[in-house]
Amino acid sequence: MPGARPPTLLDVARAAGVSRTTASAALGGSGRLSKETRAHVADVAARLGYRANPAARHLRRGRLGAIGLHLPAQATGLAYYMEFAFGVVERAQREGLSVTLLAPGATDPAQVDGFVVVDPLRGDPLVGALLGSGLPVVSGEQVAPGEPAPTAVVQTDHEGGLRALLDHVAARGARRPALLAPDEASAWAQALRTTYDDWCRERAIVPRVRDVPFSATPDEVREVSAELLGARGGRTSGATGPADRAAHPRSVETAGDAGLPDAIVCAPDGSALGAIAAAGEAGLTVGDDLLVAACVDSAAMALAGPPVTALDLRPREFGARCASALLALLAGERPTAETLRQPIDLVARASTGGG
Amino acid sequence: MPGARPPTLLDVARAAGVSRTTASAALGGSGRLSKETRAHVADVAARLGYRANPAARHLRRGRLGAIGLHLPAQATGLAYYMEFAFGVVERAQREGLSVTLLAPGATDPAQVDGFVVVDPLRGDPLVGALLGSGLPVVSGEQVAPGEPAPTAVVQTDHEGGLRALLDHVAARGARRPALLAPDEASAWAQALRTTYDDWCRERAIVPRVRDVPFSATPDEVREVSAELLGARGGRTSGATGPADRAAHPRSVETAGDAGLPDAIVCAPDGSALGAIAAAGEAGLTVGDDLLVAACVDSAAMALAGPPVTALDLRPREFGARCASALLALLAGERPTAETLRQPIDLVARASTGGG
DNA sequence: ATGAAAGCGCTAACAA
DNA sequence: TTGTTAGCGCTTTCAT
Repeated sequence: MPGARPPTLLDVARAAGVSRTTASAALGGSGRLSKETRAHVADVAARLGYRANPAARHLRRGRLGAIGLHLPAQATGLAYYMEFAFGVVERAQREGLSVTLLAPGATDPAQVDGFVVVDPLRGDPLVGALLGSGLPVVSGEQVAPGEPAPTAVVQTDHEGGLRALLDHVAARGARRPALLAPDEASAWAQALRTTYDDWCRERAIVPRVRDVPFSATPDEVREVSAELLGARGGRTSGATGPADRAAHPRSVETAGDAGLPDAIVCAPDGSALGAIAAAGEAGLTVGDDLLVAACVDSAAMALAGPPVTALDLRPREFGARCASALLALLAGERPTAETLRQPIDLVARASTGGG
Repeated sequence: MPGARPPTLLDVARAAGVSRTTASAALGGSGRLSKETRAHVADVAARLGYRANPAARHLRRGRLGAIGLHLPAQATGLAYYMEFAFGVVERAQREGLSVTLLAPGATDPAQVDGFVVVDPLRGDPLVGALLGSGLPVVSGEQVAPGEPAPTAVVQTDHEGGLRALLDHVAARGARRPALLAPDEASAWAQALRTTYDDWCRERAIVPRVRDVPFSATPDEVREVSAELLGARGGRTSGATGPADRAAHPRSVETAGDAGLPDAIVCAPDGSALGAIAAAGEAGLTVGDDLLVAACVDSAAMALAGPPVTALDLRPREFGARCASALLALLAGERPTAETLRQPIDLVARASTGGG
């Protein structure tokens, strides 16, 4: 019946033959009611299609009804953070909370009950401000050691993920994998670099790391990759004419140039495409002559030619878990000292010689 | 001063020496106050850092404080819809409204004040349900002719965009551009097909259209593209060995095969990458032998090898305009019969021979 | 174990 | 032009 006023708590109470107080307690779960009453009220509420009015509830509870979400400045267009944000939104709206996207430069005291911060950069002033606001803050990924500690932290197991990826390319024949990673002070980039260095040391392999901006342009990634592959990385745009091909014939088995990598692991979201372009220009066949893998999966990785082996970081689930942690804090639970962990999936594709 | 209770309207009223009503009217803009009073109250409010409590406002106004957003089922992972959703969220939160993502199958009467629906598919039952809810509905892109009309429609000029794209590849030498488009009954796909047919007819060109799913897998797009290019589109994964190359030497100028396209325009988000992969397998150099262009720009297009010429549909702005239209409706403005239009930008990249 | 009553912050009738 | 008053729907003392 469109147009009919949605049922209020009073409607439910009357229909159930109890008072508003009892109805509220029965539905809200405060534990001093008879089982019968509780079940009866719940039944009536369900039959009437009762949904608590979030505005009234927030007003009464003294809550703003929103949580603030702080994404890295470069987040726009990065599928990872979009998925993360959707995860936060979906989880929050189940509790009747909305999500406020914090403007990058805003020093404005946002109207929120708490914050979720993801991939905080060392020294980000806004992160410091949030931490000092007195409101609960959940950080997705660790904040830098020196900074004030967030109320709770949720972490992805990037070490395990990268090790799986490196083991994978090693199993496919790569003996000199290189890493393209940001040098920015995010816990993610740091974990990647540390893990890579450890992995190399354990195998007595010389580390080959190159800096790539967190949010790199195609040309930047391509040039760095080209340099890594021993070419000049000239100014020619992506078009690869036949003349450029087969300039560096080599296979994983027979690669003679001792220093040149036979695999490139690309950290920044989407950057593997730049490495593929560089490989093409160098006359290398990706998946055969050169393996390419990405630390962040996305639609672009699946669609690339060839499709790129990547780590599925499950950003949506990650966002949902960050939101859950904040919700628990808001519900009065004690801040959890332990940090959650969730698995990372390796998606093998043609770029590392897989199916 | 963290911990201090945020100022209420009463605080502002007292500080300004007026009543709550006057303060409310001064800030809310109802037009029966002296300029001086209004300015004075606004000044005091600003000095105190007053922000209206959205929960109280919504409760009083009888609003739920949320707008429902319905995205196509395949939206997850498609950057276009993510950007669109962010546009809606950003615009809505400026008005203190939150955005509720409507679950794909939900028949549940969501707790919202109105709806935004984007790219409604012909016969989508949920769209019909929303339209019949009595709440205002803004549709991004037209709904199918037979269905009940939404309260307002916001359209992107896909005809103009596609014409610009076709003219662009024609200017770069393409004489037989093909179109890869979904056959689904979205207004977008229909506009694309109609425009393409018209454009071809005007030039006495034989249309070359192929169906591709709205949300295609890499292999699907690659196979359809390969078939279009005269190859078999076999099962070999994306890896392109040197042996496959230069099988079909040809340039835009000298292409002899009367029927084979010299350009492929790809409609579905990301699908151009599949076309590029197929071109590589066919030994064609994208940007030279074969031009490739996309109807939906994204980070993947910019990062591809070569970067792909694409239409920047400005999804974020589009979402914001849809939200604005709904906000206007909720504010009591009359439904606008005219449909908004916004320009589309053509981003020329190497895949069509550009810089 | 249940009910009565107050009040969260705001806006819209109705007075003055 | 401005102030008084009531009440949106809910949760929470406090009393029974």
